[in-house]
Amino acid sequence: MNFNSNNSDFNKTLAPWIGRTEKLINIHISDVFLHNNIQVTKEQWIVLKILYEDKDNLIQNELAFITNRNKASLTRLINVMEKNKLVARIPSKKDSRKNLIQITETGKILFLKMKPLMLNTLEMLQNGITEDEKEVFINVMTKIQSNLKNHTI
Amino acid sequence: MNFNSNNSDFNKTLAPWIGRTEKLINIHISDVFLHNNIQVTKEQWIVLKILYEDKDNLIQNELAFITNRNKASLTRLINVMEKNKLVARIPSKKDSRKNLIQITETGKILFLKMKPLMLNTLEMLQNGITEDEKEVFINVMTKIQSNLKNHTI
DNA sequence: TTAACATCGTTGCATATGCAACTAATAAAT
DNA sequence: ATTTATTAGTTGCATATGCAACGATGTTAA
Repeated sequence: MNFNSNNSDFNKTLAPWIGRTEKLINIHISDVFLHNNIQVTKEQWIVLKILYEDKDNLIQNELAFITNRNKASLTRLINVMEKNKLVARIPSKKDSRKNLIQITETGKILFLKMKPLMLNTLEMLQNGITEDEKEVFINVMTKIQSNLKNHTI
Repeated sequence: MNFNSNNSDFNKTLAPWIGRTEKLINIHISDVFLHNNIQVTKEQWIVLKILYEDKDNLIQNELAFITNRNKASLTRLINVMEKNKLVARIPSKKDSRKNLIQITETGKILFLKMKPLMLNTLEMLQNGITEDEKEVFINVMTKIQSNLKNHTI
C-alpha cells in the first residue's frame, strides 16, 4: 500500500510503510537487472533461488505454496520460465498428475550471475541500520505475519 | 520478495521480510474486501483514499507520481475505475493535454464504507507491537527508502 | 514565426496474479 | 469393485504493471 501521505487516520499504521518500501525495492531490483542485461523478473528470480539453493524438483503446488502464489499464477510463471529455458517440467513417474520443476543449466548459470547483484543490492538497502534495529524490525515483521495467520475474517 | 527460507546468504537481509509480509497483507486485504462484497482492488482503494482525503482533481501524471506508478499503468487503472463510476476524467481547460481525476459520489460512498474496514485491518496487524518497536520499524523503513533514493546504479 | 523540444496521456506488447470452472488422475468410501 | 471425493495442473476472464513508441498539445529557441 502506498499512502503514507498527509495527516490522516492512517498515519500511525505500519502497513503503508511496508507497501511503499516494497514497491521502491522492486523498482530498484528491476533496474539492477535491466542495467545488467538480465531478462529475468523478480518473481522468476525467487523461483530460481528456491530451486538452486533450497530444493530442486519441487512439485508445482509446493512451489506455489512456498512462494505464496496461486497455483494458476505459478502455472503461468513456469510457462514463461520454461519458454526461456530456465526451468523444465518433469512429469512425475509416481503420480502422473504432478510435475517436478527442475532448474536447467541455463537457469543455474543465470542464477549465479544474478546472485552477487542481489546480495549487493540487499546489502546496500541496509546501510546505516544497526543490528539492534534489524532485530526489532524482524521481530515486528514476525508479529505482523503472526497476527495475519491467527486472524479469521 | 519471498524467499526467507533456509540457511543461505540471504538469511540476514531485511528485504525478503518486506516482500513476504507485504504479500500476506495484500492477500488479507483482498479477503476483507471480498467478504464485504466490495468490488475494489487495493490499488483502486489507494487512489480513492488520495482523492478523498488528500487532494481531489489531481492530474494523471501527479497521481502516477504519488502512487509510484508508471503513467501507462495509471491510465489503465483509471480506465477501470471510470468504468466502475468511481472516478471521472475532467479535461483541463488550461491545458488540453491534461486530465483532472475526480472522485465521484459513488466513489466517496464506497470509500467511506471501506475506511473502517481498512482501519480495523491495519490496527489488527499491529497487535502486540509496542510504540518503541513501531518507532524503530518506521525508522528502519525510512533508512531503506533513503538508501534507495541516494543510490545510483 | 517557424522549427525544435518537452509534456501528457494512450496503446501495443509483455509479464504477473487471482478466482472459478474444468480435465485428468489418484485416493477414499461404501 | 464401483462410486465418490480429493488433488494437480490448466484455461477463461479480469485486473495490475512496465517499457517503448506514438499523437496531440504546449513551450522554447532561433
